[in-house]
Amino acid sequence: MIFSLELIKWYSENKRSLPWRNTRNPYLIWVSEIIMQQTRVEQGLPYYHRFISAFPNLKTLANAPLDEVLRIWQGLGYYSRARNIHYAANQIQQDLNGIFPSTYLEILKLKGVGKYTASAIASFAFDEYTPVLDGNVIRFTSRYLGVYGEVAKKENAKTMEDFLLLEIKKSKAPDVFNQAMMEFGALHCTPQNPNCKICIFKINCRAFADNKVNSTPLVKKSAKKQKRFFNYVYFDIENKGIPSTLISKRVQKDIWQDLYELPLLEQEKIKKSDIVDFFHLPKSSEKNLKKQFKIIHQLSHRELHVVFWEYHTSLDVISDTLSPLYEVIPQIKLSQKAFPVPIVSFLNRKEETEKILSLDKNN
DNA sequence: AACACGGGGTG
DNA sequence: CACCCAGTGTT
Repeated sequence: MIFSLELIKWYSENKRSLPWRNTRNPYLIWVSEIIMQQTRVEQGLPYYHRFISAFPNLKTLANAPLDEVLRIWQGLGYYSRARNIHYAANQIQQDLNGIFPSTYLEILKLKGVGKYTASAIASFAFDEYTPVLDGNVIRFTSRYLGVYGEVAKKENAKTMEDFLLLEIKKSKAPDVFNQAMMEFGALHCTPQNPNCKICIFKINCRAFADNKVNSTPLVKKSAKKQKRFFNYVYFDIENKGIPSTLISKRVQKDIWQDLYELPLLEQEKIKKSDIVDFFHLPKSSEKNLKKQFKIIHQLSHRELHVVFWEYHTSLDVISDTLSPLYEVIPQIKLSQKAFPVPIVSFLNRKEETEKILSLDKNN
């Protein structure tokens, strides 16, 4: 039995239809690969369409402001991907005359492109024999070969890479081979309870023979989630008849870098007076500050306790003591900025509430 | 080598 | 709740 022949036969009969599989355009393939990093296909697919609709080619992406790219990326997470792809588009425009690099080593130099993505683009767009080693392929290959040690270790990665390089060469079709490896891992050799009984590779699968499928690949347990405590204040500001509010940009090297947010006080135990003091609000205006609600927002590595407050005022009252960090913006223009998911949820919820209130008033 | 970085689906 | 997804960059 020839491994790659069996694999590609399975692939031709079971593959999903995905938009980036029917193109050789390196830009489109690149966009799809960046969006799909650590992201399930169902989650990333709508973002792929949004992205190429907004930025159909390298030039439109390179010329767009970063804020617009982040707007498209809003809600997808790992926002460094958006910053890096925007940066790399300008790399290509300026350093490479707008010509997309065509070899693995050149593609690897792009910001946000690591070994996996460089291999993927090189094979899909340029037929280079560069095997991909993503989560799906690692799972399938480590089981098939019986790689039971820590997958991140150089030695174990090399065992898998050597095997894959041999097989991709035999396949004579590096693009199809890579797609098929990932698809098999995603659809058949699944993380939990793969259906080994009907697997076309079970005869030669070491983990199956050793009854170690469910414990392979070895994963080290993640560190305990740290908690953070965010207090966001929605300023409801009367400003010459234009309902306005305050936002600021997260410039620190931290979660949600370069996204916008409401004025923030990061502190666990909190009283109204803490907020009034922190934002230099008139002491007498504590009655204008209302706690709205609290949500717990789960990230992979953090547990965010987010409390939303609302403070009613007019611009004259606060303008003198206001930090220049904050930007005054009409409330109706908030949708033009990219916000983290919890803030989007708050703004949507607020909008819904006001819709209902105005309906009540009219009836 | 370990950690930071998002958000959401699955069993 | 644990696990993990078409991973990469930084420390």
